[in-house]
Amino acid sequence: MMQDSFFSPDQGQDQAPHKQAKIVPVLVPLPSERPYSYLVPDGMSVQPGSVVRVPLGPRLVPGIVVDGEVDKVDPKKLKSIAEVFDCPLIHPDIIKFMLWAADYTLSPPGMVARMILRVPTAFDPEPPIAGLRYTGGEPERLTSPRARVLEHAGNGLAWTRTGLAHVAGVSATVIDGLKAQGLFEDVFIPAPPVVAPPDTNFARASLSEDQRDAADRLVEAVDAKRFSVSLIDGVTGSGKTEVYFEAVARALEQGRQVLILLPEIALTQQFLDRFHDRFGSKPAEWHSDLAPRSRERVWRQVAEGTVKIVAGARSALFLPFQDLGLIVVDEEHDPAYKQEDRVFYNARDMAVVRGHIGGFPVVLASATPSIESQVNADQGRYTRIKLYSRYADAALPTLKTIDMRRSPPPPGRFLSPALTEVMGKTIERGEQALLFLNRRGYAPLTLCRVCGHRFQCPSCSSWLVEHRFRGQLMCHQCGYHEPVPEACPECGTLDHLVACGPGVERIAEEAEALFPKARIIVLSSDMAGGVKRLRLELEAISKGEADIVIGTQLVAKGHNFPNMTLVGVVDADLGLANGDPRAAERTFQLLNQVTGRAGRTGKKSLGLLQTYQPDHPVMQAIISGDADAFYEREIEDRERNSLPPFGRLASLIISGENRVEAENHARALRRAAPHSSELSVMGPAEAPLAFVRGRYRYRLLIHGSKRADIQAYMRALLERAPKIKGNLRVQVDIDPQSFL
DNA sequence: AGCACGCCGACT
DNA sequence: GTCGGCGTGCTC
Repeated sequence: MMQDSFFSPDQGQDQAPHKQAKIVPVLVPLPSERPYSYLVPDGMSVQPGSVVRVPLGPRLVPGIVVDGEVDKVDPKKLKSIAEVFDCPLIHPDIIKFMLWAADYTLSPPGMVARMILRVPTAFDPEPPIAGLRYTGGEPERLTSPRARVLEHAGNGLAWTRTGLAHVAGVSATVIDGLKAQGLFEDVFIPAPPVVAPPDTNFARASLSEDQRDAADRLVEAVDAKRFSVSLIDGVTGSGKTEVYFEAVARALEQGRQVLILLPEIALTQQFLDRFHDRFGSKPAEWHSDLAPRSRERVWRQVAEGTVKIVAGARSALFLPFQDLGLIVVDEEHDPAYKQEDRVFYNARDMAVVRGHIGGFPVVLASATPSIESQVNADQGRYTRIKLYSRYADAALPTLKTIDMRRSPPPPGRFLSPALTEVMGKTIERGEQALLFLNRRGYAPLTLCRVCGHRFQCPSCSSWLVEHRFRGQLMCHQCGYHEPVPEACPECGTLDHLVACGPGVERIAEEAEALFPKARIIVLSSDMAGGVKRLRLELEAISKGEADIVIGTQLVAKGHNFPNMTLVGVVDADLGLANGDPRAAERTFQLLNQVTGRAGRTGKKSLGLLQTYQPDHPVMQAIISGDADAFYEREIEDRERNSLPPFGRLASLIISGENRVEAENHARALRRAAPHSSELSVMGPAEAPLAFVRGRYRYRLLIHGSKRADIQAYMRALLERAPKIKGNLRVQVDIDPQSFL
């Protein structure tokens, strides 16, 4: 009984003239494998889940009190907890989840705790606002400003001084005068909720039969109040959102909290509007772009249980819910659910685990499910719910390939006449066309016509991409850039540099030449003005303020353009050629999503794919609308090659300050790798080099069949090569279901 | 992950 | 002579 770490102040019946000092384990935001031990001062009461402030080195940091044994630490080192925050306890399920996630991702638990605690000042209650309330009585002289004040405040509700002055159209001194006469009293207005509570009956959706069945099954899952995973698989526009909203409504009716996960870019005004249309209020938002103030309030109110519904990016998974009853993962196949820094995790898989720990249902939704989820559904671990028809007036666009060998663009151009002809007609009708090309900049390769010199990045050897708008040659791997030179650095010839291949800027140039009167918008992630500007541009397009939109993959997600009746994919083959085992799957998902941007209004719409391989299974699956054969093939392929979810378990991400250092680390890692017939580590030469957050890194693959093997292997590796420890991360790349 | 301590180059 | 670069090492 004593060894368990539930500590509270002595309740009198405690014996002890010299009672033992209480020590508790506290997880602090630090990459340590174990919690640190802290003294609990007299009179302080903490228990597992308490959020505390503790001294750590020279600073004070937040921490979470956890369960379990404390380490034996040199008593001289022990410090006392500085403060217990006036904050609800972190739910035991979340602590369990945190420890599970740390173990699964092979990250220090403190780093997972850090993700939960990454809200600097939300741990104390939001201070109430000073306000005034009318207490009755008449002013000495009822002037017209005074009358106007009483008109507003007469009902006895609390007002802020400035707020009341503003609505009454008087200066604040008028209110001071009335207060001096004793007509107002000071009150404290509690901090307002960050969002209004949802009304599950606000606008019950009218669903098709198909949708009704699907919704009923999800509602059943919610009613069962136990863990389950449902995979809703339905074509773009089949109304998946309306269907899972019914499950959301039921969980809310049960009084429980709900989390809807979305890929960051899909968290648009449009999603929030749809939610509002159904529930009469907005969900609380959670994403990296959130203002710090709102962030704190959302965190706090989620912890208090007052916020019932959160729509958030992957990090919302680590919010301190009190009574979570449902998670929906929309666009579950989206690679943006993978976090690839600090703690490496896939939010979709973690959501499944969170549901398992919390004993509640998880809903995965996608028009193009991941192979992993398909296999889980095939094998009966997930329930598959299929939506076949497109909803209401939304018709699927007609999809066709343009065979670039038979209908080639003019020399030096990239748009086939077969595409530009339709573009012209579309614009003439006053409708919008979208050109999709997943390549930023003007041209992916620049070379000298005279000597053949190719511009290459000095630090990572990938081609430099010309950005004509900025006048720079840029490396998309590492961020290196230089001005576009006038002369070839190799042979010195002037004005003979030639751009090879298209990027969105070059396509925009071509479209401008073809349609000089059209209003053209280029959208790519490197656009000046950042996410805010991007959101504004997307809104503008929805309102019809552009004729032609040219964009990289960020146009594929989340946003619906009601007047978009043509989608042209400039290079549908792009992405099929690289060595990524998921290339076909990704291309299929991306093309599906981008062509789905057309035809949301019932107008006749068209998707055209420029390709040199019209017979490729991906193209066939897209234009026939029949994905089953494609999935079957991909699943067989995965199984044959022992790829996830059948085989390969993990990638090691090894990094360094520069390319040479990253390479050295990778080699050291390989040397240290224990011999094992079950497992092998790829060498740096076979691995792609990437530049992320200021560091170069290789992704090395470990092949194997059992997770326990991987873990033992990793531990052995780290013991043998302690020097590389800080540069090594593991991405576990398999569905968690088999480990639950 | 922070942050301090600590030891070598260009400046008020 | 100091300010400041970031290398190393520690935090209950």
